[in-house]
Amino acid sequence: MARGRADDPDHGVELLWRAGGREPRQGLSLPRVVRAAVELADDEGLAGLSMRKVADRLGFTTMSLYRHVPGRGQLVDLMLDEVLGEHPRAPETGGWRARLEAVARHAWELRKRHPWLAEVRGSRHVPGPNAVAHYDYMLSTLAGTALRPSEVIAVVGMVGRFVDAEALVLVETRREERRSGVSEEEWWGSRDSLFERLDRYPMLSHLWTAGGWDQPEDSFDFGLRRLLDGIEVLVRQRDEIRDEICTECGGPLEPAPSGRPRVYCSRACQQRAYRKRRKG
Amino acid sequence: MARGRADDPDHGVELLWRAGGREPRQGLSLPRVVRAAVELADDEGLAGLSMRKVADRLGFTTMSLYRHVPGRGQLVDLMLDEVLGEHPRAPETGGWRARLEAVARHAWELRKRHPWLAEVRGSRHVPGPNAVAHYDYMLSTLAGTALRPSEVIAVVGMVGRFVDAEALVLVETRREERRSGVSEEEWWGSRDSLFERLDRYPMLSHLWTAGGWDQPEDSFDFGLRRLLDGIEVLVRQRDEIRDEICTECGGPLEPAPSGRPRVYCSRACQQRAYRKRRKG
DNA sequence: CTTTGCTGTTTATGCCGTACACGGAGAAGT
DNA sequence: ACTTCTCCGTGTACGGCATAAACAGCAAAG
Repeated sequence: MARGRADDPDHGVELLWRAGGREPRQGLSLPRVVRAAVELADDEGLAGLSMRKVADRLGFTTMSLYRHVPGRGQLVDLMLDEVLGEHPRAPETGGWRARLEAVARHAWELRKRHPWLAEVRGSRHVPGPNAVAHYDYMLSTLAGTALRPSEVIAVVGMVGRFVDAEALVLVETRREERRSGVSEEEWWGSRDSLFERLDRYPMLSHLWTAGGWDQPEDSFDFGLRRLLDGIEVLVRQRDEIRDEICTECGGPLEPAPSGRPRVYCSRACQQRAYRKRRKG
Repeated sequence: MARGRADDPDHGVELLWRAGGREPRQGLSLPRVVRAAVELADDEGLAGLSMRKVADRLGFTTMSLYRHVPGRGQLVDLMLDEVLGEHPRAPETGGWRARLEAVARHAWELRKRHPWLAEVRGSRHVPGPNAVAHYDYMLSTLAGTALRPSEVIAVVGMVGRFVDAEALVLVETRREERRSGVSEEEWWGSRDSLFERLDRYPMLSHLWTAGGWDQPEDSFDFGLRRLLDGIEVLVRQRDEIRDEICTECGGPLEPAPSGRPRVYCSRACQQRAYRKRRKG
């Protein structure tokens, strides 16, 4: 009976997670197909990634690939995990902000090296070992904060989507510049018939004459700073709340109006903590 | 000689900006093609938008469309401007934050109505009147702040990319759910062969047992709040700087160590301002 | 010596965008 | 009235895509 492998995600899990098998001296093999596909996508983008061209690069026929990979979709999953292995491990030192920023910048570098990464779409990509390790590491940057679990997840997701969104506009402008031979600036500069009509828009005209487009902000740096600032607001907020919690019972604690800050919410908790200290 | 209209952006400008022409009683017309294309993309997504299917919807042959639209790319430009006309005008009242939030939420609603909006790629889409009006309005929400022109532009770009990124994951999960008939939750829940391997990842396991995935944050609400918080940090910072600028000459002004805050950087500026006041 | 399983190939189907040549109808020029 | 031109819709064709299905060569296992 037909295995229906192309529609079976569990087969994808197996391909992704099986330890690196033996590579035959000659002929095709899964790692070779994946590496060729990564090279091709690096050159031509995800849209330029076709089974034909991967096969051509390897010197085999198109259909030969299907002996090793269930289909194009799963091939992309495998490529993802392949390049995610390049992610450098950021240092464990520094506060959450420095570490989160470092991991975002690493992700940014990776997407410059493999522009197609940001073009991958879909919500059901089976993660491989490298993807999971990287995700776990991103989550761990926020381990020291008082953020709630769901908030840690949301923050990491948000940072990831930010990097992808920025990378996407970068890769698109680059590709169009390469394809057409005309730089973005030149192209928009040639749209006289468009600019003629923009005088009637007040804020646009104002910012234009004020030189807002002459020296634009670096989109990634600017955005990353705002993003981290926004996250920091939340982290500080949660830290304050943590400080307003009884060290012993975790219950609410009303802050002392002045002087030495309270740590216990009641004499009872204070006593319980004392007994624990003496015992252990 | 060939007109090469498909490659001529200026022809696109003309199509987008020309006032609504007469609609023939029968037969094709540009607005009819665009409307049919929007409907189709609403139903099937941008990937499902093909010239053949648009033509079928209208009861004409595929090639008939090319008499009115240069090609698929320009058709998408026209569709963009068509639906951007639906953008409601947020109220002019309230601070920059309320207005920017309102416009972001409107954009979010629009992307729920037309999910393909977030799927549009490319850096060289000629904007039509509706697109420009909307962009101008977004920029104007920050008019009251002390942000520099380039910062206003960067902030608006960032918010736009945020909304698109969030919309993109939403539309992708929805589409896969519809296509496969399996909900996202079910699908991931069935990946036992994957979850088996995730025990070795400390932060992942910790957040899992802590219930971080049981009640996830609303991705859009959470992200929008962080984003606005981050922008607010910058706005406050700039407002402080504005207060440290001479009202008369705009030059730097060292703040008074105590008492009534200075407004002029020197006696000379104070006197110039006085003379201006007296004159009229 | 046959059977089985793995690997690579060939052929074919059904999508896609769009270039190109054509046909008919109405307007404009003579 | 007759030609010419322009606009609009059609039919055919090309090259690209993913992949289903049948087939061929070879090696190990029975």
